[in-house]
Amino acid sequence: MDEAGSSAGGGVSGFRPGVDSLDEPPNSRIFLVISKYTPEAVLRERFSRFGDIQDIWVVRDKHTKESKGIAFIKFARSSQACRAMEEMHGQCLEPNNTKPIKVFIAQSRSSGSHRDVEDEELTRIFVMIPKSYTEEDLREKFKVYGDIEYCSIIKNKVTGESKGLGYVRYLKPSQAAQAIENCDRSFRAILAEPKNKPSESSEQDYYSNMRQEALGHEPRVNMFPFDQQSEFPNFDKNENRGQEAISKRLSVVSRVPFTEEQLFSIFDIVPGLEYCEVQRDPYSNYVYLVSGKNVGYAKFADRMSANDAISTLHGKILNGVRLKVMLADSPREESNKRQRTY
DNA sequence: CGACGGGACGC
DNA sequence: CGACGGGACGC
Repeated sequence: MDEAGSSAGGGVSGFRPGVDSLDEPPNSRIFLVISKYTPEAVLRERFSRFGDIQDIWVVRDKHTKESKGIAFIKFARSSQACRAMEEMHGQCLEPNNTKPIKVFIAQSRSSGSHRDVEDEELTRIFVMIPKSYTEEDLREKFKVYGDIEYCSIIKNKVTGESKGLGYVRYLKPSQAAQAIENCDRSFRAILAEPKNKPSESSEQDYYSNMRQEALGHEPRVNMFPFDQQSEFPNFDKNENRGQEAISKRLSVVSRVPFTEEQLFSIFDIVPGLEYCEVQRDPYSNYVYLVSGKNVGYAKFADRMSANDAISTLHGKILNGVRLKVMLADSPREESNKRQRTY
């Protein structure tokens, strides 16, 4: 990993080029939580298929040389690192080891932060476009790089005219990375800053507070809440600020009724599940009928886990029929279906 | 003379 | 819970 470091000259305040190049290009390094007994050779064997590995580093205790069960792998490209994360998070590396590994995009070394980088920060790109572009034009240009959740264009609020700037949200980090890597340079595509950006300097407190709110609240004992009919049909919109929020909720549709317990038992195998719920018929144990369908919801900690659940469970048989598992609250779901004629 | 560089979201 | 080595440096 030296080809990138030499030219940049290290403009950032007081950091040696060798250190900065660890994260060049941005988001090309992954952080892994693994078994203390997994050797580097196994990592190389399992991760080389995602791209050009520039460095593998198993972190060890300085004195005892024992692995601390964490590792970093540096890829040449961000899209390679993202694909490795998407494919390998939650997998087991060795047959005799039952603990699934964790894989995240590594925080840049100069950031000093150790919070997990979330999909929200990795799936939306910011582009410069001709003023004549509509959202549909933008979608057409960028759909070749992956599944688009939505497109938006910044417009003058009074005249409605485009300011020549747009956003594209993809379903997966690797898709946003591929768009940035491969789209025409005139788009000047970069990752978009999250909308409600923390002040970035004293971020430690901010994020730990957010995590408390997201995870805290005790283990969701209301896993099977039998008193929620009152809220029907307004499923709690907890964190859906319009279409800007990233969907972490899945909808599950079946021709045949299923219980919340059944829903939980099949979704529980996917790491990151926060809770399941069904829209319940107050007088039976089975789900409420909505437009002739039986509907449940499963909420995940992040989009990566939600995507895992889709690929693992969509089409799986429950009570003798195939389940349809898709993102819930996705405003694009309808038009997506229209465009793909099947 | 003659064409580069810029860039942030209605809570 | 789970976060940062090694190597060697041209002005």
